Amino acid sequence: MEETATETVTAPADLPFDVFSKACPSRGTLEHVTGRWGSLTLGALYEGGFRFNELRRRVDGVSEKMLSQTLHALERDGLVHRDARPTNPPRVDYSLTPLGREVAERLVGLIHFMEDRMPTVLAARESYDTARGAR
Amino acid sequence: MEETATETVTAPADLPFDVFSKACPSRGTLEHVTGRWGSLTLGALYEGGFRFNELRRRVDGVSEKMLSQTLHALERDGLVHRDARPTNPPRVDYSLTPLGREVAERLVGLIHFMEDRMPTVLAARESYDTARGAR
DNA sequence: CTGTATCCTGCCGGATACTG
DNA sequence: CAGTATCCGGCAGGATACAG
Repeated sequence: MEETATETVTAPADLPFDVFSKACPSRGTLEHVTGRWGSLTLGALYEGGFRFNELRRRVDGVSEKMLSQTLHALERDGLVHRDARPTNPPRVDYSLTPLGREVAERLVGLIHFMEDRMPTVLAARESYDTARGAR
Repeated sequence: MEETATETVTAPADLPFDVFSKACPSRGTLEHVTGRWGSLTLGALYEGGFRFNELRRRVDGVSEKMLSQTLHALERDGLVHRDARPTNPPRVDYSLTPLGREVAERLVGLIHFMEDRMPTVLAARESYDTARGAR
């Protein structure tokens, strides 16, 4: 059932996908992954499985609509697995696919790095603002 | 502009910055970095220094306005260095700061990974679409 | 609880014109 | 070349209601 990423080492020579070209489908996927809610959703799911409303609470500020949309896009791209149980009340669990986990791992690394360097960023901003705002 | 949140929000660990809280300034910076044009701009600059219009050509599809905006945001966050020479004709070079380089490195890793796995993603999409669209 | 459907507004972002 | 200023259309995305 879990027909997952089978370690396809396809096309290491020439790059058929170039995200810098606006016509390339990889750009769309990159935007799903790095988008405003996509990155946070993947980051949250890296911590474990979540139900819909748990995810909503974890990703502070996301609306039902956008969370639903985001999850669908990520599921379609094969990054998120959706497990719906036909119980009453309904229960749906979201988790990462193996591919999704690899992506999320990189994302989480970036997120932690940014969080860690925020003091530097904030200092840069202040410096920038005083230099610009003063004249 | 977003205001600095002095309010301490629930952090999972002892980290002062939690991107999952909507009030945290780290979320704004993450969005600059991972945003539609931010990620591609940092990715391009990872290859070396660029002038404004070189960058415009490299990042296919970006408008003058958005490139300008993106560069300003990244410069303000201390990720991009802007070197303007008062020559005639004017020449402005953009490059990464050390911090920007570290961020871009992770971003480029993610981008390459996504490009590499696009066949898997495309297959997942097709599978998803046939399952959903067929009924 | 887990979502879709609908409406509506703000702002993202493209086009154009202008400046130095 | 390297930008800013302005206009404005489209759509991202929030609020609400409702369905299963």
